[in-house]
Amino acid sequence: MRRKVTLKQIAKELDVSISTVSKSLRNSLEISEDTRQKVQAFAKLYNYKPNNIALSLKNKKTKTICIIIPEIIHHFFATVISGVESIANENGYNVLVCLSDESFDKEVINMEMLANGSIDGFILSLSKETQQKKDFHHIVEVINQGMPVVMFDRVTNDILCDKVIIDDNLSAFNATQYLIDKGFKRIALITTVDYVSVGKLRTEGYIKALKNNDLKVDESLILKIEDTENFEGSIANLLADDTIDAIFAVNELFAVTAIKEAKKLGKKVPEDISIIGFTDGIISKYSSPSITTVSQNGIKMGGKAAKMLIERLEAEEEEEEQYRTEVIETELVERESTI
Amino acid sequence: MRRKVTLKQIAKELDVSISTVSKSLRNSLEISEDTRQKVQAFAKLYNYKPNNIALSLKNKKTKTICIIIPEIIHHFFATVISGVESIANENGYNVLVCLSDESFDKEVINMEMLANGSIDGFILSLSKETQQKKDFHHIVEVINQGMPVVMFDRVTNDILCDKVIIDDNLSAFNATQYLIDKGFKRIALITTVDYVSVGKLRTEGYIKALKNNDLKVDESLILKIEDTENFEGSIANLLADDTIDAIFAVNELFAVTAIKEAKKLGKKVPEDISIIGFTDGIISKYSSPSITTVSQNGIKMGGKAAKMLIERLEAEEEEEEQYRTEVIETELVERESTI
DNA sequence: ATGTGCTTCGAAAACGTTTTCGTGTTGAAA
DNA sequence: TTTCAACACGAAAACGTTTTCGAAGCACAT
Repeated sequence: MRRKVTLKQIAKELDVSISTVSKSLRNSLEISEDTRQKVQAFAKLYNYKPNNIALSLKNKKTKTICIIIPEIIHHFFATVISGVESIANENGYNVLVCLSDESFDKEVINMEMLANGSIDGFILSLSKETQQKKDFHHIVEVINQGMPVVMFDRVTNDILCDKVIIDDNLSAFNATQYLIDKGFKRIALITTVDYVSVGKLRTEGYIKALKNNDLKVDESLILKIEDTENFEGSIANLLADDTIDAIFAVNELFAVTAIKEAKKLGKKVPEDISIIGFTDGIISKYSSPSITTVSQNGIKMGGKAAKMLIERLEAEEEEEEQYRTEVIETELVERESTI
Repeated sequence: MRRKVTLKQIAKELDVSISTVSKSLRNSLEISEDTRQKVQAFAKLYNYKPNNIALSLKNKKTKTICIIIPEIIHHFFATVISGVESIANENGYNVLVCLSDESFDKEVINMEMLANGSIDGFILSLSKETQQKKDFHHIVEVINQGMPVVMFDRVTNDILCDKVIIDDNLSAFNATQYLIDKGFKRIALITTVDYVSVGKLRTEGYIKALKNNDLKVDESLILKIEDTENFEGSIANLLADDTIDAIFAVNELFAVTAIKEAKKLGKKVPEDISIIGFTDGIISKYSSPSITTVSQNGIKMGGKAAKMLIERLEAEEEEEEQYRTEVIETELVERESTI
């Protein structure tokens, strides 16, 4: 076993000073051709690599960014990580992944643990619990320390920072409009409870589309699902209403469950009922029928977030405090679950 | 904006030495009750937190482990990360996630970048390209430097280190036996090319089961899919053989595609043909019919890997070089795709 | 007055870098 | 011979900790 070699050891071995070794390796002109070559050869032989931690301490930069997400199992978040990773790597950054498990406490602990020099900046999507509590002190604190934060997807207006989002409202509006254009009149909505920011926005988009087309907003067609709930039953109940001819679901899971329950009730998708989902994940693609859905490009979103964070990190010392909010385009992917 | 406060600043402010501040905060008995309280109060007021990088440099420990996986989009790998994260957090470790994108070069770069003090140890699953090249010098080098490595799922016998795997051979054997027990005689196999270690093992398990039951191994029933290939057509071709009454697929994607192609050919699943997959991911659960599958518990796998790594990290300086290989139990989850 | 022991604190080293500044040596110009 | 660059290198500080060791101050016993 060969332990990592340091500048000091090389210096000792070659009987020169540490400074000389360091300068030689960095091709400083101060050092004679001779010693430079000697040092470089020796360093190469012993596979010298500078210690990153020492560099971080000296430079006060770790070249590491942290992304905090509620759940990694969700395909969407996995794609976001993928996007972040790719852009981060291109720019020489590493990515630390932390999971909040939708818990406020874990989010706080993670941020506090890492805000002490371990990383250069955060990319984060709020946990459900944090959104519910509306307590953002941990984030504000980090920002006040001068550490840049970029929020994505689940964001809040209560915090001033860079953000990357999709236009949930507009996307939901478009999806609903798509159904209306197909001639459907009794369009149901399966959504989350209102404290989930994106759920609320999508609900509003749905309502807006109905109103825009002079369709009545029938509360009995709107199903708001609590997170802890076992929702198959609720969806089955909703579907008992035979007048429903289309459904807009605010996520994949609701959409695919709606299909399953519809089948159980003997309804054919899309012949008897059309369904549109949200988030173009694996489920939508491989379910049968495959699901027409609003695609939010997680890779693009993560990439954008990473780029914004890195730009801020490398800007010449907090010049402008102009925070931006980038909106990533969504797209309606037509598949088999709609006529 | 309040920058982070350091020991030095506190010392200056209170007109004591840095040592005194440090000791006070660590409740050293050397310090009088008086000064201790004074320092602690001041530190609390200014929200002092020790700088992690400085600590890492001093302790030669970063309390960070790195997991390198081929793809984060794969549900299985996401669950493994989740398992790693949970155990790591419990033990005060952070998790750096690196993606190799199935590329040998990225795997090498990632390892070399981080082996210089940035992390304490690696958890990794080989990229396809690495498996194909059989070039493991980067891993051997890291191990020789004294940095512990735990491999999982895609492992190799060419490297001596701790490993966490499932018994791919046995699991495939059991899945095939399950089909045989149901009375199927013409069981097809959809697998990967042989250099993917787990694919090869699963293929062997399938063959073993057939032989064990005196069934002929018909090469025309074995479809080996190259990674780059657009495989829908190949699977459709295979399914043209009407004598096939069951299929064992070595992953979810192959299984769900088989179902789709079977449907296209007018075959009903499971009435006309039974299908078993591998890996209990989202697809298997939400496809219709849902897919009977061999479940490999990624969370357990990741947790075990993390535990092994941390144990080695915290063992009193490389005492025993006894490397272990842990086998995680698999389970056959019966769903709708088999009779 | 001297020695002993305890309390309380500070100086300094150490972790591994980079960089600024100083200094000794050389050779050539004056 | 003196002077002055140019060259080649080393010492030391800095990043923020922890920890070892030494020492000052004091009370008390001899």
